[in-house]
Amino acid sequence: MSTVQGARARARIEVTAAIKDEARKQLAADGATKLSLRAVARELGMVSSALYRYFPSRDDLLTALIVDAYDAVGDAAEQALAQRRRTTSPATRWTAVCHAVRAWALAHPHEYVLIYGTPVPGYTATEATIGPASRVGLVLLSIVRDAHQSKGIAPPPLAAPVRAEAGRMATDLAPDLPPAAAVALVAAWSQLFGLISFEAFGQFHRVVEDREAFFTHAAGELARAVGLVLPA
Amino acid sequence: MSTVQGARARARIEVTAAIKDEARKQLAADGATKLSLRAVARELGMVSSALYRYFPSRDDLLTALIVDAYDAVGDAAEQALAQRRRTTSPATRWTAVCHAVRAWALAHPHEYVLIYGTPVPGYTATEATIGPASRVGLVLLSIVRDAHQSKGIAPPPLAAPVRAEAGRMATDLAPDLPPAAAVALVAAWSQLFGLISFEAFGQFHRVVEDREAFFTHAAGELARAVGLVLPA
DNA sequence: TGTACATCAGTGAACGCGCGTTCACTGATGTAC
DNA sequence: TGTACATCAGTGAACGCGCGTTCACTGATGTAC
Repeated sequence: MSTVQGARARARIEVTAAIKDEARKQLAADGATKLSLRAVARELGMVSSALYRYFPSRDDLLTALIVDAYDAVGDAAEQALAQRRRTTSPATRWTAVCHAVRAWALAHPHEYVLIYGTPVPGYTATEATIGPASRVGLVLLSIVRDAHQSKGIAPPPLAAPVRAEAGRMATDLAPDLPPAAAVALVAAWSQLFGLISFEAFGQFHRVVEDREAFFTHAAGELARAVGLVLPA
Repeated sequence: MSTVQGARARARIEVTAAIKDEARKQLAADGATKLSLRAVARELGMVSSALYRYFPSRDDLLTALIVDAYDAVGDAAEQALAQRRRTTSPATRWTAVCHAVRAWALAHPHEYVLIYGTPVPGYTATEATIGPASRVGLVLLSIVRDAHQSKGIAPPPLAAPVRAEAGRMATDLAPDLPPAAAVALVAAWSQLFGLISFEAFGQFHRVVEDREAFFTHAAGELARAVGLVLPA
């Protein structure tokens, strides 16, 4: 085992990537439920049993695709923030991250479906997906946290019935934030994906046409909803 | 053909219902992509070819299930509103409808997935689904419209870049409403399903525990976002 | 540097399985006279 | 009311197909001495 890989190691990396790429193509055509090892192998000019050298089962291939997708959208969100860190207002950074997530989703609709659509029936998520799955949420959280520590935030106040749960959520997710911010953040996080999913799944057909403008507005309102826009 | 149906007509209605019921059970187990005519027939003690007396193909059965699901959630929303029409504030009615949609989704998770999850690959929606699909949105719209005509509404103002699209949306969807209300309504509509889908698809696992309280709060904030809560 | 052995990618056949749809048929229900 | 015919639900066999996974195998790449 050296730093310079032998032909075997290099080939393994390339073939693994080729299998995942072909599998991603097939997601586009038929969806995750119909992803077929035999079809992937066929397209790659291999015999189906050869794939078992790379993935011990169909579910393991699916898991790899899911982890890759979560990582890709997490990367997109993190890069969008990194490019704007500290040079703009929190609301601007928030909107930029929302746009980055949306852009990734629209550019990779079938991978988006894989992670934010219907859970694949019969497939049960493994622990490997938990970390990658939380990255977008953590990016949004970090924006709110930064804003809280610098200029402050103004989330809408909580009515009595939600205060207990809000306290619990804040303790678990972000002990440094006020409970109202934790609740607003989780709500905004899910609502962001509501906006993106409706666009990606076609529910905005004949309803919204200039989706860019609509989304920009909606993302800005989400920034208000989490308290990133301070009252004048 | 009389109003009192013969044995044949009654049997047809019953068997059609039995097929759909069994198909719904199988959705729960395996998801829409794996819904199998043969398995449905087997479970019903019929031979698979007999189903073709009732549905000309698998896709037609799927369409029937989709239409039924849209109608069921539409009914739930309409009933929730009818029970509270004119006796409560617009914001209360809004929250009641949101709760009704959520309750239906949690009670029928697999039918919910069928209509608000990933589109079924290879299946293309027919026109039969368009009407039923819009019912929940129309219920929400009617609440905003009523509020607008009585006490008035206060949607958040629009920034310049979204005004053109907002005007177009209002013209298409609700010419009697201000553009800001149309935009806010469509956003809230998609965000409502973001909240429900994250809960139904398990994304709130280990994040939100008292989901009832959380949802009540979030739905109330959506009512604010569409302008149903007037400034004091 | 050269040889002997171990590792591993990929082959090809086979296993047992399920699927949607078609078709000629049987027999019961409904209808017209 | 009774009979002759038409309608239609359901049968059973068959079509052609694709799937995941296992297994004994060949031959090339890598490693230890």
